[in-house]
Amino acid sequence: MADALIDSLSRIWLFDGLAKDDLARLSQLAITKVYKPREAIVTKGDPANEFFVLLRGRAKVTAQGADGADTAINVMGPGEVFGEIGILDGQPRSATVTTLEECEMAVVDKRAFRGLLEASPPVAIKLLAVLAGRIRELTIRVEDRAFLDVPARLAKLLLWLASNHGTESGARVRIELKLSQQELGDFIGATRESVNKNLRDWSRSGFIKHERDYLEILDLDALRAIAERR
Amino acid sequence: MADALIDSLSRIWLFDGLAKDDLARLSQLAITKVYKPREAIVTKGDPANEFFVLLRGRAKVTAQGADGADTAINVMGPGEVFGEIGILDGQPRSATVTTLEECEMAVVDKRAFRGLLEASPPVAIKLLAVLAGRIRELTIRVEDRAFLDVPARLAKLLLWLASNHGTESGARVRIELKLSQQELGDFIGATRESVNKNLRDWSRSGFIKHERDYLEILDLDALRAIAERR
DNA sequence: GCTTTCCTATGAACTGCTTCACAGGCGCGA
DNA sequence: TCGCGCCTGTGAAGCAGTTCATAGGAAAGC
Repeated sequence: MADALIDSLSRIWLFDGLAKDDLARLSQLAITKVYKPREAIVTKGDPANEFFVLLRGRAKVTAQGADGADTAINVMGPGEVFGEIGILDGQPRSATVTTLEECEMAVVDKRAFRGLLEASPPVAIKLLAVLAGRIRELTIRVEDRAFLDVPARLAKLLLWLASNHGTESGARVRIELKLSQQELGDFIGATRESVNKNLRDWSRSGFIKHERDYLEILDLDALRAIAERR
Repeated sequence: MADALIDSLSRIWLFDGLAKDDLARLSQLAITKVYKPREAIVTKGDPANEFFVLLRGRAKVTAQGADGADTAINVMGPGEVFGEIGILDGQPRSATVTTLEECEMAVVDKRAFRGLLEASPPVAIKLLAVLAGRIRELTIRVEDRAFLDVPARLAKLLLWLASNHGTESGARVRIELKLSQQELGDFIGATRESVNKNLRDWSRSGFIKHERDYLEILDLDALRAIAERR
């Protein structure tokens, strides 16, 4: 149903200023696809031929090193876009994107996307702002790796996950995380064991409550204090 | 002399496709400024009102943490541009830029720059590619912090400096570095002492030769091996 | 149902890097 | 030309976090 797609796309901030006609044209060039949980959408090193709009579900961005170890870069939710880097500079994909749960995407062909950018300065300018935001986040990430110790980085990650992908229920924030402790470690550059140790400590202190498939933050301020420290 | 500025700007890749007229208009909106060595051009946190084109000299990009410690992000040379992030997303400057030597810059006002982006899709698209490149570099930097130990990161930094800011003289590459060991450490997230120790070791092994104000790489392959390791 | 595999859990041993402490040299301003 | 600040140089000690080893439980495949 193309109309549903137009509707979805119109709600994406990137396409906000777009005229009805342009939107219709774009939606004809895009196809929607549903991906299973834990499915790789794009893989680092592959040629970059599509641009993606995440319509439903969550996905993580990672970049694996030589020996198979991962660094995680981001967790994206509905409304976010990805795949633009490789298209913009013509290089292979700079990172791998994997679904965390079932996801629905709008997939736009490389040429259609470039055409859109050329035809619509507002979209190009908005995309510039999106990239600027990515650069800011990455810069902070580099800083954090330098300045913060593992507990601080982990606390910061949990707070970020809470505010971006968590659901508030009273004073507590619940993170329905589909991320293993290993994956949390990948985000902050720490081992599985270190993550485990800190989560355990914080559980004992009553700051958080974590079960196999979710994590609740009971004391936001305590975590904030840890994240700020040093 | 406006003509000289037009000439300079036309050689900047970002403005490559620009028509003669547009270039002339841009050069009227820009002013050139000369900065002394070690002068701060923009400071993290300040409002972002200008966009810069580095015409001559080298400058470093840093982001200082709470306690005054620095993380270094990049060293830029002639032809590179900066200051776009804050202008694109309207946020304060995301990093500090400091000259390493005397620098000449073309300074473009925020509004003029935004006007240029709106009027000229090719420039916007090229700027997108520039930002894509920045994202790639930052991603790699985050990875390196996670996977590589200090010697590997330092070796990689030296190789990067050599290829981007070094001068070949026979088999050796000379880096006329205006960077202290402390600043090298800031780049790779290591202490001054660690940098010193590794440089000393490599000097003894004959991989490099370093004096107060320059550094020569004698054995590129040896450094490459160290950078690749782990 | 049973087995394999992945994830969590936990502690002991190890270590790369930092922190600390101290020295000496170069350059620049008074 | 003297002194002070900034940079390099070097070793000892401490520690945060990794590596290694080992176990148990949950989920998933056969």
